[in-house]
Amino acid sequence: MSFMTDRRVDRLTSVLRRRGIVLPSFEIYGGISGLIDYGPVGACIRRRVMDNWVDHWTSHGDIVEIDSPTITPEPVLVASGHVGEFSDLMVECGVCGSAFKANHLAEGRHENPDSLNVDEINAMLKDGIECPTCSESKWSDARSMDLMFSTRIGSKKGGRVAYMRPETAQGMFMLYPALFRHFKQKLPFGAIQTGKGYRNEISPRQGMIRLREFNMAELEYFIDPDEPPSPDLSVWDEKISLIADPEGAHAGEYSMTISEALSSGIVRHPTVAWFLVRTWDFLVGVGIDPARIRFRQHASTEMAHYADDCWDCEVGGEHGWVECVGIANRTCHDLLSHEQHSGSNQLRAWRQYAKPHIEIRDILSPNGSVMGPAFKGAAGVVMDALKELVEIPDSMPFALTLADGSSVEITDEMVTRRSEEVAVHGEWFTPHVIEPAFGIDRIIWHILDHGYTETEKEGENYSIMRLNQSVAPFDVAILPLFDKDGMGHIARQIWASVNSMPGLRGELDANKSIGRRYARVDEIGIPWAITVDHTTLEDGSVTVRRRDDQEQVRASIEDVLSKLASGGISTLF
RNA sequence: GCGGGCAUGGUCUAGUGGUUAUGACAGCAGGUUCCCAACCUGCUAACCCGGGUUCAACUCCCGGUGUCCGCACCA
Repeated sequence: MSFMTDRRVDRLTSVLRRRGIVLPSFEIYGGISGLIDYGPVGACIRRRVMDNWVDHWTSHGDIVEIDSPTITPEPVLVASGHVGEFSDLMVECGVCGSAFKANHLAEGRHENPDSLNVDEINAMLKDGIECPTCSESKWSDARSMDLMFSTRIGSKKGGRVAYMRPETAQGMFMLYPALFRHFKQKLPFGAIQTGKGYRNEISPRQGMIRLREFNMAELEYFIDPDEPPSPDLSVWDEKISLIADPEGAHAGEYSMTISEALSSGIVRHPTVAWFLVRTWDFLVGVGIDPARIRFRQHASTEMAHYADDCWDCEVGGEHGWVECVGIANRTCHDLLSHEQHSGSNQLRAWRQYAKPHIEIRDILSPNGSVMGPAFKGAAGVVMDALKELVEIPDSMPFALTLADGSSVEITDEMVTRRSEEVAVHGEWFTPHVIEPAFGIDRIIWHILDHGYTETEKEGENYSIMRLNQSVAPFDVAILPLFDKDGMGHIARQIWASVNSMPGLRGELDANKSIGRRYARVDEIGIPWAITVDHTTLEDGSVTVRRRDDQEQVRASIEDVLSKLASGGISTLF
């Protein structure tokens, strides 16, 4: 049995391997650290967690699902900041072992430390930079962090550099123009994407917690920062654990409702508050223990390069408190950066004023018959520059700066000064983005961790995986008490009926004693078991067994099937 | 990435320079039982990979990989 090792986490891991839930990848070739497989049972659980997640967000109505490539050309990740952030050179102190980013050490000694290459960094380190920790100066050679998997698109020589995406978020930003059109050019709206992300971790540990290839599920919610959506939070009356920014005005731990958290100023942004509580809803809905969920606000010093405000949702389990969801206000950082790097003008939204702003503008209207002959071919450029002119000079002539930086002299005869009344109906702006990013594998780990229950049964160790039906690998097990006298036949008919119901899956097990089969289905978390016995042959009734307390009731096959279909099976008890 | 421990059927493990390589549980077939891992019979199934030492290596040595513990890292 699996109760021989003395740590619960080892026994749980053993169950996961033995029952085909989560296993190390490529094991027959020795395995690769940081890569896992979901086996036949685990893949069902993963699929259902993903489906729950997609349904959770798309049910809002203003959030849609998209799907984009995992291979991402380099310029996208330059604009997002990943290439700069990820290409840092690391060095270690040979005396005390502390590790530093090389460009941080070089600050103050070089105008642009980020531009240094490996050799320059190494030379500079030998030149007497001291370790901030121990003040010695014996450095290891600098080496690149290389946290993204790089590849090439196209032939080796002519190909373009690309990386496996480190997050799915960039796909949503790339699709912003299409989303903006889809939503009739009105904020707020959101897009979700689930899929694989890749980080070439230096030293993955802790099984499913730090992976090199992992399942992500991210939502980008685009809002007008001047009118952030503020849903009514009063309908959530659960108390939520919060750990506020240790450097902020509210430093400390709290247990309060989300509306209290917002009104007290601990949560700073109404839309972020809403995502915190909706994240809480999701996690509880897939079976995470509410008592082991907490939200921790990032201190300004640990915020990601793009984030203006950030909360981690941490879940407690065998590996301590683990960040399972990051909720960040990314502001306009990504869209603005992509606009600058790509030159696209489609990454904005239109803010319609309630009333048009009437502006009286002094303008200089060009006098073509004078300017044409004066500037000849350049006349068009000059007139464009005149149109862009914001500060109208008081006196003539004046020097007008053109788009290319040169300037020309504008004389009184070339223009007519007049006042113009302009109705401005709105303005273009770059939307802000609130991003909840879910680590699905970490969440699945905690679902399994929280569900795994070790009990005793008649003096023997017994384990039950208490999964919510919404994430259980099968909804119901169908067990003929014996596979003879027609019981097996009836069981197979029930099995087929269950499997024909949308969204429902049954598992048939006719092997070995009934007690052993109950144990098997308890171990992988199947919430219900239907047993076909001798009485079934007489009156068409079966027993229904509830996993979590092993209670049993008797009901007709028709009744059980219809209650399974309607989701009301628990009303039998 | 550094230091240390570990690596034997599906799982947990015993053990040895020459063995038919333990045992338990799980699994399979049959019997038995007739609602909670019962019992009987039989069966399937393992020494992480690559070098070296040796007449002979699962065992000793070196390297790799994986895993665990500490340190570091984790945008």
